[in-house]
Amino acid sequence: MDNNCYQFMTYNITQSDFERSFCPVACALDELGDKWTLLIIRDLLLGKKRYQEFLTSPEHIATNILADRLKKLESAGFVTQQAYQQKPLRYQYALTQKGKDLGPVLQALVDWGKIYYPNSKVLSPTS
Amino acid sequence: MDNNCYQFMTYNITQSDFERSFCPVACALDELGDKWTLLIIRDLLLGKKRYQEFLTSPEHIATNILADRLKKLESAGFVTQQAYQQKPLRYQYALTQKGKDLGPVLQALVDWGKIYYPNSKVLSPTS
DNA sequence: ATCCATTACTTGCATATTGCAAGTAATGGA
DNA sequence: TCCATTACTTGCAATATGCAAGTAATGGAT
Repeated sequence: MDNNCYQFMTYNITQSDFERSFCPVACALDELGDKWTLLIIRDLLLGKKRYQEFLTSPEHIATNILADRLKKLESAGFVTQQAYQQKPLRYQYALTQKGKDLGPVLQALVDWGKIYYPNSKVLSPTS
Repeated sequence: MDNNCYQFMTYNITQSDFERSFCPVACALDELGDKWTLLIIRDLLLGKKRYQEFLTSPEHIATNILADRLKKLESAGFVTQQAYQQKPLRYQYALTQKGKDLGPVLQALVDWGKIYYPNSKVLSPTS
C-alpha cells in the first residue's frame, strides 16, 4: 500500500487490495456475503439503532454474531458508533452514506423476493 | 406441509417453511447469503455455462465449493442442468427465470460497488 | 496400443465460521 | 439488597470453507 512513491490522493492498487478480484460484485460480497450482514443493514435502514433492537428482529441473530458484524461493519465504513449516554457508556449505530446507499440493492432484493417467496412479508420498522 | 386439509393451489405456511423469517431479504439470504453463490449467478448472467468456465473466473472458486453450490442452486430452482453431450455424459447449466430475475439485484450491487470500490472493474463475458 | 489431456466432479483434512448457551460489567429502580 | 436492563464476551460443539489430490470417462496424438 505505502511503497514510498508519492501519488497524492491515490496509490498503486494491487490485487491484494481486493480480497478476491477487482469485480465490484466480488468486492461487495467480501464485505457483505454472509447470512447476517445485510439483515443488520436492513434493520438500520428501517431505523433500528441499538443492540437490543437488532436482537429483537425475527431472525434471532446470536449475540456474538451481532457484535462481530457490527465491528466489521464499522471497520468497513458501513456504520458509525455514537454514544447515546455516559455512565454507563452506551453506543448506538448509524449508517454512513456507504451503508445508506445499499438501500436500492436491498430494495431490488425485496422486489425479487416478493415474487419468488410470495408468502414472505416485508418488515416494517416495528417488526 | 401436507396436513390433510385440501386447499388447492395453496397450503398453510408455517414459520418452518422459511428458514429464519418471513422477510424476503432473510428468505433470499438463506439461499444466496454466502461469498460464492452470487458470483456463480453473475457468471451465468454473463453467459458462462460449464464447470470449467466457472473455474476460470478471477476469484478462483474451489472445485468442491463450485460443485456444492451448483447442486444447491439447482435444488433451489435457480438453475437447470442440461446435457450437452452423451459419452461421456456432460452437463451445462442455465439460469431459470428465478435466476435471471436476479439481474436487477446484481446490477444494483454493481452500481453501488462502482462507487465504493472505484478501482473495481465490471467483468465482461470473457473475463 | 499407449500416453497425455480434458471435463466434471469427489474425497480428505486442516482451518475458519456459526450457533447456542452461559457469563460479565456497569448501571438504575423497587 | 435484589432484580432488571444493556451491551457485550467467552466457551465449545457443529458446520462450512479452502486447499490439494484423486477419480471416471473419454478423445487425440505418437
